[in-house]
Amino acid sequence: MTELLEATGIMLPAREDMAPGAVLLRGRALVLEADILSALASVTAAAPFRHMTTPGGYVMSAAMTNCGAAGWVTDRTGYRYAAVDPETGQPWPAMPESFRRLANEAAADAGYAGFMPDSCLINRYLPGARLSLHQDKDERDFTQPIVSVSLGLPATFQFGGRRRADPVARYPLRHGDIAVWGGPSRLFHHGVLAIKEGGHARLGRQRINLTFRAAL
DNA sequence: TAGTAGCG
DNA sequence: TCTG
Repeated sequence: MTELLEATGIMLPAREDMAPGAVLLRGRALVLEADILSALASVTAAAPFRHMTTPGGYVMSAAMTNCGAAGWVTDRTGYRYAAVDPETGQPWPAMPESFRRLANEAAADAGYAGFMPDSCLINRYLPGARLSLHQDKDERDFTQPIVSVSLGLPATFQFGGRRRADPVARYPLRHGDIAVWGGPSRLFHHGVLAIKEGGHARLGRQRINLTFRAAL
């Protein structure tokens, strides 16, 4: 089944399977776009983007912040979820209702009813920024899926397998697309290739990704 | 290995 | 693009 996406004029499947339990929902975030973008501005004003350092000592090219009860952070000590923003010592901003709703409904569309995220990691990619192949494995309950919302500049998503050496497929991600993975693919490796130079009508020269998780 | 560098 |  395909449908015409008006913004691009390109014929794309509305729904694309990446792996068992993993699906791409094309344009799924556009229904709540205005609410999401205004909530995003509020969150990032309260908890500004910052470049975190990995345990290996490298500064990540994507800038990050969080909202919700728990925020994903990394420093030389390791990866973890933290209740407070290490930059301010204050709790992360509350997860906006529009965020929670979008994640819950997208998860349900993908076959994961009842998803209740307590964490939203917000990544900002300027052209050149990337995220190398990794697993999301810092959460407590791997029965809960991951919901990843793409906004702004397009990106190439890499989706591999349980082992890092497993073959990796590539999927173009555009503004409004939502990737959901869980079940058999919950711990599959994934990443984002370097963002190409460009500009987006509403978000400008950046890609924003919202990653929703049940972390606690 | 949520990273970069370097080779062919 | 691949290896590591």
